[in-house]
Amino acid sequence: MRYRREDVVARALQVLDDYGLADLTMRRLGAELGVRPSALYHHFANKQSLLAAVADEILLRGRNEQAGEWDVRVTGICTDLRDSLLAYRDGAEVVATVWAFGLGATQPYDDLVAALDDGGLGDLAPVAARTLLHFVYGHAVDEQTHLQAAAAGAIEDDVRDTDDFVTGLGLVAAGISMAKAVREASADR
Amino acid sequence: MRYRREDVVARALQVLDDYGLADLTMRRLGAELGVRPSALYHHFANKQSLLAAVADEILLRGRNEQAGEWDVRVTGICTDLRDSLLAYRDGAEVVATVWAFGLGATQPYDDLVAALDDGGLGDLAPVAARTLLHFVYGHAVDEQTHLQAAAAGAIEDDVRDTDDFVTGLGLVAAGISMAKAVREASADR
DNA sequence: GTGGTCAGGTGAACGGTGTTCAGGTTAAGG
DNA sequence: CCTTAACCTGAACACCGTTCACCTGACCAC
Repeated sequence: MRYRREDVVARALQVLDDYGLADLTMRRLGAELGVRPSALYHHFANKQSLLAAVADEILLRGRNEQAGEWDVRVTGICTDLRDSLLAYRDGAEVVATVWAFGLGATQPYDDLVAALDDGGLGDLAPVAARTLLHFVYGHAVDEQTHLQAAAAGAIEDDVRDTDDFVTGLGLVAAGISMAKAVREASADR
Repeated sequence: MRYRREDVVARALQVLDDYGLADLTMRRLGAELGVRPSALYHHFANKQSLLAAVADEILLRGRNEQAGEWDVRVTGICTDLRDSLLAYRDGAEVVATVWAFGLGATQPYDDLVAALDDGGLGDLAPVAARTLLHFVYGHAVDEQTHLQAAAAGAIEDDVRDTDDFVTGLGLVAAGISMAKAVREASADR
C-alpha cells in the first residue's frame, strides 16, 4: 500500500478534522496511513510544507466562482472564504498561519485584489485586500476557538457569530467604498 | 539568588526579544536564570500562563493615556497598540495568541469598547472593537513576520509598512464612522 | 536564640515532538 | 528479466512541556 502526495494530504485533512491541529502530528498521520513517520518526508520537506498543502486543499475544496458588481464579488469571496475556513476543524488557524508564513494559500488574496482592481480601487487594492483578509482570518480563528471551547463545555455557544461576521464585514466594506468615493472625487478636481 | 514572579516575566521578555518566541522555552528561560526548568512551575501553572503574563507586560509597558474625540482616541489606541506589539521580537504573535486563547491581554479591547461607546456606537461597539483588533493584530503579525524574513536576508524590506498600517486603519475607521452615521440617521426617523 | 513554616529550587524521570539517514523493498518500464 | 527510482523501514538525535518526591534557606513567632 504505497501512497502519493495527494493521498497523504487527503488523509492529513481527515486527521485534522477528526482530532484537531494539535493531534495532527507526523507520527499520528503516519500511524493513520500504516507507515513510519519518516516515510512522510519523501512527500514533504517538512511539516510546514505538509500544512501548506493542507491549507491549499481546504481553500480549493470550498472555492466558488464569483460574479456581479465588484462589491458583491468582494463580499462573496470573503463569505466563501469564511465558510471554507470553518468547514474543517482548526481550518482557520491552519490557513491563517500558512498565509502568514507566506508558503502558499494566496488564492483568496489574489481573487480579492482582482475584484478590487476591477472596482477601480487602483493602488489601494492590495491594502484593502489585506485588511479584508485580516478581518476574515481573525474572525474565523476567534469563532473556531470559542466554538471548540463551547464544545468542550466551557462556555455556552454564541449563535450571534454569523451576524457578527456580516456586521464586521459590512464595516470594512463600507470603509472601502468610502475610500473609493474619495479617490474618485479627487480624480476629477 | 531566588526570584519572584515578576523577575521571571522580565527575564522571559528579554529572552523573547533576544532570541524569538521559538527559543523562549522553559529550559532556555531556566538556564538564563541559572535555575532548573521545574523551578519555573512554582511561579506559573504552565507555559501558557507565563506567555499570558509576558503579553500583559508588553501591553503595560507601551500604554499611553488617550484623550480627545472618540475617533482620535480609537486611532490613538490602535497606533499605540501596534507600537507595543512591534517593540519586542514576536510581540505581535504572543499578544495575539494570548488574546485569542482568552487568557488575558484584554486591555486594548476594553479601551476600544469604552472609546467606541463614548462615541455613541452602542451595541455596535464590541463588533467594531474586535474588527479593529483583528486588523491591528493581523497587520502587526504580517509585518513582524516579513521583517524577520528580511532580517534573515530572504526578502528586501518593505518600508511602506507604516503607511500601509495608517491606510488600512483609515479604511476600517471610515467604515465605523459610516455605521455610526447610519445608526444616528435611523434613530431620529 | 531557637524551632517551624513554606516559598523556592533540585534531580530525575515520562511521554511526547520534528527530523535525519543508511539501508531495505517493491512497483513500473525497457 | 533486470534495472531504476520511488517509497518505506528502523533506529537514533536533540529537543520539548510537565510532574513529583525531596531538599534548602530565609523569615517570623515564641
